[in-house]
Amino acid sequence: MRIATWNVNSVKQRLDHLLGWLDETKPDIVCLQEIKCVDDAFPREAIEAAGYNVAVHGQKTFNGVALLSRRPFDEVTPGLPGEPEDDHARFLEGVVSSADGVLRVACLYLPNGNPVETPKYPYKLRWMDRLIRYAEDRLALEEPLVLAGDYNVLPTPDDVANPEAWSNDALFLPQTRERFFALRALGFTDAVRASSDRADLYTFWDYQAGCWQKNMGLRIDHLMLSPQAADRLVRTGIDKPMRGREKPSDHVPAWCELDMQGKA
DNA sequence: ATGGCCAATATGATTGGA
Repeated sequence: MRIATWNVNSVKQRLDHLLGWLDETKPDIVCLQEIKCVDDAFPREAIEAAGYNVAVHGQKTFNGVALLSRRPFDEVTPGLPGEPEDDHARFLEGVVSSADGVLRVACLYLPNGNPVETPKYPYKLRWMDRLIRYAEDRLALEEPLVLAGDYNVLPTPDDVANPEAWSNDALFLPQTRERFFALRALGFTDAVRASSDRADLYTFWDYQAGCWQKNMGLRIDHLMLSPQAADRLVRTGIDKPMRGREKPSDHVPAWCELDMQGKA
């Protein structure tokens, strides 16, 4: 069972890349972020034709998330609880099941939070607090659960090429990282980091300033596994070559494989 | 030379991203 997350930076601009990547890597479940379209504008037919069920939580212009699954969804729930007036489309939970049991996946697009002196940073921190409460609630189910998406969080200095330049950034401030660590302390495993302690496992390279050419990247897209999911973790990967294609997203897919037939 | 991009919008400049 391969579960992938990818911030595509407009699903319409990236549809050819997405379809090619689905065909090449055959993920079972995909979490997409920044689809940047309303539900009706999502290229549902093309993705269904590739063999996927589609669930979309979109909005006009910005944000927007979607879940793709080879197996049908038992349930799909948009929105992160805890702040009813929050109208950003940043969270979508889906449940799929098979003879091997149930798997719950949350697709999330955590707010960037910059500039930090604006309301955007408190919004990010509140959103992280809500995510922690949601995760704590779901842990009680004792299910395999994957919280996958663009976290806009640099967990450690190993996750950025030049950490000193990011010390005052919303992605790397202590209050941001503390909340990521609080999520982990609940019992979640950072799947990619559990598989490797390499310092250049980047998932994002800015379009500007030749960041890709200089490999000045960030590791900000994460798959966090509940204990029941972590017990089944087989391997992880980052599809770095996607960043070198024509007209790429600034993020690349990150993924993990779970052995749902038994504990690894 | 210390900057360099990209996507969406009733667009031709502005906003958001990270």
